[in-house]
Amino acid sequence: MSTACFSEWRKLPVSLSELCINTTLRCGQSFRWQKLPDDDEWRCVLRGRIISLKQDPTHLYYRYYSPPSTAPLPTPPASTSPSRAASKSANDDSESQSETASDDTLALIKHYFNLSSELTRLYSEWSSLDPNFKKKAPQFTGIRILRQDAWEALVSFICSSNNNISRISQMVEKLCINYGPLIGTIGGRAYHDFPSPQALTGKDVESRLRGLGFGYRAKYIYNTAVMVANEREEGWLDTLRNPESPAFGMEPAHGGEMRPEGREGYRVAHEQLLALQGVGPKVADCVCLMGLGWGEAVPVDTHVWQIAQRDYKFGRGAHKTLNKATYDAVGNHFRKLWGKEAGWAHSVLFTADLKTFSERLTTSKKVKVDVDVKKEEDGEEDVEIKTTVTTAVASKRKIKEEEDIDEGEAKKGKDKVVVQAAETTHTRRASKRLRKQ
DNA sequence: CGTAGACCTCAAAA
DNA sequence: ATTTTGAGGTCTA
Repeated sequence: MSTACFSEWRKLPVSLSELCINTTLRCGQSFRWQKLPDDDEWRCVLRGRIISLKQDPTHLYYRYYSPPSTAPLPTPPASTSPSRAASKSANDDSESQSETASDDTLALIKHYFNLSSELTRLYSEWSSLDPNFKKKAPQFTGIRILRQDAWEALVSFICSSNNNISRISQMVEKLCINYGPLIGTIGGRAYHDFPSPQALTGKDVESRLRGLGFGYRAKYIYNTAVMVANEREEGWLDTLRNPESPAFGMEPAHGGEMRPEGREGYRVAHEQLLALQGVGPKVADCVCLMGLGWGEAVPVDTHVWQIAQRDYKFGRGAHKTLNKATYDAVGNHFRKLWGKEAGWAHSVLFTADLKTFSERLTTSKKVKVDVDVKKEEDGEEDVEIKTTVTTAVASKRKIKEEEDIDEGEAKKGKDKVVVQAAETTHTRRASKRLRKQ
């Protein structure tokens, strides 16, 4: 019954190397997407609208949910930037309204996934500039930086400090349920949008968040909400955006000249964010990259610091420890190496280092994988990894939400074998990093 | 100015 | 089964 309110699935031609939602939505950028247990459907509330996504090797499929009671076109409930709430003229034709919502949903998805930039071309540029990237990237294609709401990104990454992705997701969920507007209920599950800054300025917010398990971050969130809602102009966060990557519905403009430290607008945004409670350099860079569209922002967390030491010769001499100077040096190094979208490239290597995904790098020598070397037209040797579906699901073992449905790597040249959704049992202890290279 | 400790919680390791 | 560790940092002394 609940599906009666969903639109039909629409499709958009996208290859897995241009976008892999199974990786992009799980690599710690956004903490709100939910994968439905049954099929490979992902669901989230975006700008007041419940969106569902799924993907096959050639297309991204999307549909949106219209709450039965209210008007078909959901009114964006002022999640963050209530200013331009898309003042649609009141029309009575419901069919044209759903058409409008459908077009709008497509525009929303293109905006959210930054689909205007060619990821494949960026990957080959980064590969030509950096042997280490070239080595790691083939197993992690289709990883994009999302264009998230800036306020949501800010709060999410305040939650991320000294924390793990699983709990960050739980905390963000609690924020939405307790303080965000209810958008709809599907199959008994309530879908809320992310709360506005003013929704988190209540006197009891800190204590209540503590009660919900936020720990010391409760105060940061409350203080930051007060600062943004009461001590900044309306729409202040969006004024810090990269003009090339504007908020939904706005026209792009020039973003400034690139330098090793990043463009001027990025430096300004970073500095401004540091004034907020619970926002240090790393969180500020996360917000700049994923919430404000500054592609050169490189958040240096423990993972990236380890990568910098292991693969880029940091950790000695002047940059022995990760202090402020080293933090900047690491970012500058990657900006000089990868260029204006260094943060995008960083995200690929970061994901490769996540425990959830790192199996892909070592699994080739472990089990259940056919590796065959073939010549590509450009004369380079390329290792193709086919993950076979040796799932052995037989027993009663219930794989609880830890299953790892991998996309088959997009094949070119040869016929489109494309192992779709290869299932592996994913013995959790899978594989440690064996070699220090 | 740059550097140790404390800070909440929880699930995975030991 | 119970304790310890560590997880995408930041603030403060």
